[in-house]
Amino acid sequence: MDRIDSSLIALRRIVRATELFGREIRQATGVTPAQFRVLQIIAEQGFVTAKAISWRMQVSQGTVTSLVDKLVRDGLALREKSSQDRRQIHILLTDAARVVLAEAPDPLQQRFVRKFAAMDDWEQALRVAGLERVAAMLDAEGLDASPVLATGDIRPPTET
Amino acid sequence: MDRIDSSLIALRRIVRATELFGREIRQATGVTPAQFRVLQIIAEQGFVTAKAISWRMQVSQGTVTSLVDKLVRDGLALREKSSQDRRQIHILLTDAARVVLAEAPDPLQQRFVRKFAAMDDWEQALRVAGLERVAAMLDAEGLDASPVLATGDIRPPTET
DNA sequence: CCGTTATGCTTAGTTACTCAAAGTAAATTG
DNA sequence: CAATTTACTTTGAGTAACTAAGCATAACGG
Repeated sequence: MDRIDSSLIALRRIVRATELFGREIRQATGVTPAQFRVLQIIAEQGFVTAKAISWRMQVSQGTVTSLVDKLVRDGLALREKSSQDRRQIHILLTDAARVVLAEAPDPLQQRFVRKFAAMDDWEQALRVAGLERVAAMLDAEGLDASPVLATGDIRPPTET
Repeated sequence: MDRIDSSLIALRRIVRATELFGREIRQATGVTPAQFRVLQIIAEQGFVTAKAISWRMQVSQGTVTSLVDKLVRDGLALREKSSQDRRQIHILLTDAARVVLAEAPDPLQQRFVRKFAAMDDWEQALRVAGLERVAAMLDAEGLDASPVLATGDIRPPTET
């Protein structure tokens, strides 16, 4: 087993962990990972438009509509027409959603943060540099990710 | 922006890269990532049973059946009854599938391997150690991943 | 040898995520 | 005001995954 294999395996484990995390979320909260992402995005901003969600998640508007439909059906989100621009619909959280978010303390991310915080200063610096190097090796550049370790959530290159 | 944020973002980029890779596969080969994984697994062993695939992919047998259905429909795989155990069905690749595999040279993994190979010896060692450390921080232990950097493909703990 | 149990796979039904295209309503612009 | 753009929803369709139920074959125990 050479180093290339070892590093590929480690990468697989990292990716796999995020997938398993999706299942944890579902079990713990009854909400699917995609829906959970939507809740996180709404929570970040208080209220958002469907457009903003679709942009953040890099997903079509139709998809967002159906995700939000389910959240509304389950009493986790509300739609409210904007009074400024009546084409827009503000999506906001219910108290139930806040409970869901509070009770699903992002186990994967917290696990990581906890262990990271426990590291010595020099090791933290080393890990950050290492991860950034690897990310640069893999990714297609230009990604501006937010510090949320949840499947799929990513911020596209800022333009507009 | 502190180190925790930086490292979470780097992790997100790593995970995101594997997701985007799935889309690349689809575009380049006309085969979905899940189907592609199945092809890879068959290719590794020459022929496999549905059970083996479901075990490797950590997915139910029903799911494997439907994935294989699609591969057969598209002329990429064949089913053949085992003569030893006639309950078993061996799944094998067609020549068309070999073309697909050959023409989809696993861009993400290759990209990584190329850059990894270009590193100095000391950096390779450093990266492996770093990735393994991070993987250990994230994952729920006991995973025995194979060195294939494709979404979802993982080998469960060897027992049997 | 025969019935029971276990195994391997398929079928059917459900839920979810995703997209593209078409539709509706509201704002903006010329 | 008409035309265009923007914001969102609807519709129709594909993929993926699960569970439960069914069928055929194998293996075992008397």
